[in-house]
Amino acid sequence: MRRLCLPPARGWPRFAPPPWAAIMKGSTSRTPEMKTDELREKYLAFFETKGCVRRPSDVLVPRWDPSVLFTPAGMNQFKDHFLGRCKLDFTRATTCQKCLRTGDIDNVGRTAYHHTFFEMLGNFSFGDYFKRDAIHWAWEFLTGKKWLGLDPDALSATVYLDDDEAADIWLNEIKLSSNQVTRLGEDENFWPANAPSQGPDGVCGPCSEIYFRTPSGQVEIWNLVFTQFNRVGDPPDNLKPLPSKNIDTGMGLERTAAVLQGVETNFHIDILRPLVEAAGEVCGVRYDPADENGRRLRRIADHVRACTFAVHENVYPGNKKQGYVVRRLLRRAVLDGHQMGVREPFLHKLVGRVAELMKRPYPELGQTVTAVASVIENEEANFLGNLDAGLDRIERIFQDMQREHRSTVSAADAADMFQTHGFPPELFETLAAERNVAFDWKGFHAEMEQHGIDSGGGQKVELFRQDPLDGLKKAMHGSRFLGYETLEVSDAKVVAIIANGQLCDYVDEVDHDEPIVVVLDKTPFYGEMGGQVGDTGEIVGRVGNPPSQATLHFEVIDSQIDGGFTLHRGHLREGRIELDATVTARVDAERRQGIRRAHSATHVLHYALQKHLGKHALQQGSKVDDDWLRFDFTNPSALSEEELVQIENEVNAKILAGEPITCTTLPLAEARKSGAMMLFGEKYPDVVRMVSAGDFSKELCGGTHLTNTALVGIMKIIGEESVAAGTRRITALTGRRAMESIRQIQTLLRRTGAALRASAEELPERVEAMTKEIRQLRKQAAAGPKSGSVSVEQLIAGAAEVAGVKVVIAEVPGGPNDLRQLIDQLRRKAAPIAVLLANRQEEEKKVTLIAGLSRDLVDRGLDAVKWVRSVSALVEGGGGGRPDMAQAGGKLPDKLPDALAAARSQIEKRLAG
RNA sequence: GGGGCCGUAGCUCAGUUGGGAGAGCGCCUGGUUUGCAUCCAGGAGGUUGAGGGUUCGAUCCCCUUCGGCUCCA
Repeated sequence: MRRLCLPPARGWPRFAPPPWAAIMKGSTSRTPEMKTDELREKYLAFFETKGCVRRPSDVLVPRWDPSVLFTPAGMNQFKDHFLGRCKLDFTRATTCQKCLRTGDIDNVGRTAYHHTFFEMLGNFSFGDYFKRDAIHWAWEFLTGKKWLGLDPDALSATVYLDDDEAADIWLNEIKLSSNQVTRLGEDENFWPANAPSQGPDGVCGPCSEIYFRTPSGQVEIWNLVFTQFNRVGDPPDNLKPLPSKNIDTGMGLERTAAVLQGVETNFHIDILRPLVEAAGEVCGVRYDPADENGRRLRRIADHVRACTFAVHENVYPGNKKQGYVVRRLLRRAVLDGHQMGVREPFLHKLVGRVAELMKRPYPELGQTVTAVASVIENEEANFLGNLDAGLDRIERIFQDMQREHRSTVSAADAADMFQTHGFPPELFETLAAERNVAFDWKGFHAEMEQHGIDSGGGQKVELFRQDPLDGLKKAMHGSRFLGYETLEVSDAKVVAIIANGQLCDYVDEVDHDEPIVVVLDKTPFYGEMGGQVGDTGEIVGRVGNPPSQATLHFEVIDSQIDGGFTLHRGHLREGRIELDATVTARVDAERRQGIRRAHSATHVLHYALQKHLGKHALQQGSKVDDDWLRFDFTNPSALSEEELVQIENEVNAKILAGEPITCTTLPLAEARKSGAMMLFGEKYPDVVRMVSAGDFSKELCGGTHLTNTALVGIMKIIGEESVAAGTRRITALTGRRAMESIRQIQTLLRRTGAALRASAEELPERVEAMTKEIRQLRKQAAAGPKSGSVSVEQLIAGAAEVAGVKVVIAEVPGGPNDLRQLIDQLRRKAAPIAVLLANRQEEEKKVTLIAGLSRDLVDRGLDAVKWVRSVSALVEGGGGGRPDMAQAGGKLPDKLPDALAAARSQIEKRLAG
């Protein structure tokens, strides 16, 4: 994404005046107006009849997957299935997946079919049905009267050059005519593109695309990917057939809806056109598809959908990763509004509309509209403020240009304004045009290119990285977690050991620096999940299998979850640990209990926040540690002192009430019905664990909890702060750490009181009084002439006179400020005059010299800087200042008399000459 | 993960060969006017984000650190 900004106005492709509705009507008996919601449902229902399991859309932000920022395609959630990395509960699936891609961002709004946010319908086979069924079913769905009923003559297919199998199916089974089938090269019809010749190694395969003909051209609506090869090395003969072949397909929901509804662009389908027009309303512009503003409004519609979904999943505009993508989309849309004359935040007004248009497949959007809109409004205001601040700077640039008679905004200025101050080049160009000044786009893009190089590439994440646990994941569903019931398991078996990222049969190096990982078949250790930190503890036993006399001791410093397995990270302290050994796994019980206190308290806190702040105060994230918790939640502003007290009191009241806490597992639907708190942007399994406290709190949670709120002991809030626009963070302590904290504060107060000789209650007044006193003393010290100082009159009286100019050279007490003030007074009262005052601080071994000349002497060419410098060398110092007043310092107080004598002879010589 | 910029009075910000910490708004006092940003005079308010270094001397130069902004990945 190097080219963020294009030169303006590439023409919007002309819409063909009458769309192809005519074709549709002539060829099918069904009504051409199929709603998008209906299409989505029909597709999923159709593939269910083919034995596919209907799965919900994965989240838009797959935090478990480091290789992508956003879900780019339907297959993303099935990566592990495709790679055979997990045990399969089903081998056929179908989904409607919400996706976000920024690769084509520059085309959004300009073309009929490009989006950043879109939905993709897909059907998938994991070693089950293959090419023949995939093609036949696609055809059946597209042309079947019961389904879409599209005209077969308007459809065509492409296949990969060498894929005779697919070509054969299309020509001889589907009976397409030969001019309906095109063979294309690996750049078009292979996944990943160009994989055979250029890599990467790994699973790949040919694809086949289905096109629909419209009066204005062809539109690709379906892509069938046949992953049937494993690429090994460079050609030739580098494509090895896979034993288990997969199907990965995608049908663009919006494109197909456009075809069915007979509209010339995706932006005119039933779930998008109203949004485009609503954008026009909030911007005060009437939507005309053919003009420049039409392009802007379509882009706004696209971007606000993307932002709404992303923020809904708790991705906030920011300067890193996903947050940055959201910011860029949002700012681009706001800039479009700005260029149409809108000067106030407007994007946030469209969030409700997005939720409404998407409520059928994504009803949950409706529940966060207020919070999402407020986050977006905040960022809009931020950006508009940015533009304002930039205008001053731009003004200065224009002034410089005028002075230097330049008539083109330099690429360096444009790039600096954008890179450093976030000022969009499009707007810069507009302002330049208003002054009849050109803008160097070519140079700007070159600067951006250079910036990309300077910033250095981020580390590349392998799409399918090697995982030492692959083999294990195929063989087992995961380790059994017993930590809800017990803290010690005495018959666990070691099933994997990983050191330096490699599987090992054994490790016997004691006290190694790098922690190693041990995996057990069952464990009481809780792996970090849902904000709760991993358990620590130990794994002990006898070395060997069968066991010998030697003992083994493995210290667990952290536990993590990976694909259902608990990874015990830590150090071997004694003996030797090896595969298949039977060991005892023991959790640090005291720490675990602290974690349970903090976790249960977190649920109570969540309840208290909702009760006192409102239903909008929803959890955004949390971290639960040993008697320590951090809780992020949505709230527009900082909490007041009173609110914090209320909330803390509420939590402690529930603790004192001793409400029972219970954990039950039940189907997701049932939990939802019982009103359990669910987090957006989280994907829950079909069977969930519900944690209830009293009758006031029900949350879906996999964490470890107390059996009664009373066991929390006490909860103390120790911090409240902002983490992002619209999100606050509370930090609190429970149990023994809360007690420790209170004691610490008491001790601190007592010691402070003792030091100030005041009781704790008197401290604030005492400190205030002392601060005031200090200020007064400081002022006195700085201002008032000290005792023993000399008066201006005395100095004038003692002045020598050379050629009508008074010369005062003296050592006087006081600091540099006092000397300067004296010089000022002397110059006012006795011009023409040359003054050099000095002062020494014996104990610091320092000398200060300040020279001053009255105005007329400076006009005659005398220079205080030269004067003071000519003598400062004698005291080993430098000096400088302005011609009428200069200052120097030195390190040899003893030499001061010499310096003063030199100063006198210098000035006298100069005045006489 | 990396590049660039910023941090000075309650707020918005000036401040270059390194040498007296400033303006506007706001606040306080007095006067003028007493129709909604009236005018005039006076005044309070600062560890120049923190720490270290170079220097006789650092808001300014260098290093470290914290916080904010921004772009790239």
